[in-house]
Amino acid sequence: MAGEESPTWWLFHVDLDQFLAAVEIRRRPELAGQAVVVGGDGDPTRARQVVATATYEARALGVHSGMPLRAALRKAPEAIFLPSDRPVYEAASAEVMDVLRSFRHPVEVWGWDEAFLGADVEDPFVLADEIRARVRERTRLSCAVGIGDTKERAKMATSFGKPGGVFRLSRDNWWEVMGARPARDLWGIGSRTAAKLADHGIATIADLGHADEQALAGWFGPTIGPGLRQLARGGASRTITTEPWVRRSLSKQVTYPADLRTREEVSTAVLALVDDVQALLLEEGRVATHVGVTVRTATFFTRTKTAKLAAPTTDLAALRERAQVVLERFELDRPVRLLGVRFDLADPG
DNA sequence: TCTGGGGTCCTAGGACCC
DNA sequence: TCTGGGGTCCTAGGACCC
Repeated sequence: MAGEESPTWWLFHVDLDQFLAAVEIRRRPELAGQAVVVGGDGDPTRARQVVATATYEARALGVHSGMPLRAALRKAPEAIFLPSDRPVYEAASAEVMDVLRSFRHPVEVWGWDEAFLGADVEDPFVLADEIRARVRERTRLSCAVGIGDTKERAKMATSFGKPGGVFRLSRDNWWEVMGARPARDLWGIGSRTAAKLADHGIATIADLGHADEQALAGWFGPTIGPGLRQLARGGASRTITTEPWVRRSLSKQVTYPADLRTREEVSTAVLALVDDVQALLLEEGRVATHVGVTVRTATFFTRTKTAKLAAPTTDLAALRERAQVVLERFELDRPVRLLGVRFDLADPG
């Protein structure tokens, strides 16, 4: 891994354009240029399903991810609706990551459709163009590349490059490009934090970057508070971690097409989830330490309760028993729309 | 337009022990 | 009589991201 101290050490954030939809179009080229919406089982007339990814053509009609499929259908009645096909996206993701690794620079995978790459190069735009070209050539998928002198800047630069382009954010243009933008535009600041900042008179990235550190620590805690200020100044991460990601938990949650109304139904469904997640546990060769159960009522009230296992285990009976015990602690006085089961995992090895 | 699924990390407070 | 403080473990809940 080349020198993080070097002034020519650049961070690259690679982000696939409309990833799920692009993978679908790749196997059905006749969909190119059309409004395509991927999500759920692909039936936009069924409730309780949302858009995972929409093509730019669909976005132009007002469709965006997270939107109920039914709403998307209303916005874009002519759109092609496709079911989400996880194994295919996972395979496509692996293809892309292999292409990125072929540059022989360290690569840090960040989910299905994103990765960071670090390289000591004189002209980062040359490498960014090579990345885009090679990804396109070998996978027929398009990506944007953000360049930064920190990972945070690289990540935030990508949005200016989308779709398909390159943008650089560094200490030289950070304030000029970002200073007047809302704090919400920072990677890691969501609507809740933005609202809380606004309550304290902090609206823009420049405001946050110049805010009082002690005050931030008081409002957000000793780690998050100063971390927010650092983020507003462009972050400080310059290390690419090539170690494979180690998962900390395995979970499955299901929103049922119709609410579950009896404790028996709920209990049966939770046990089914335990069985599914335990199968994943065995596949992954890991051991569970805690069992968590999530219940979301029809009113969208959502709670999770967890319990530690007597000893780390993969034993189905023990996992089922813990889940049942946790479930007992819920009132269950309202119809249930979603159930989830999560296992926290022991460190591997 | 009634609102998916799979993750990670941080904080706070209670229990318990010394 | 009541008073103290520190440290660790555990769980709930919040927030964020893709």
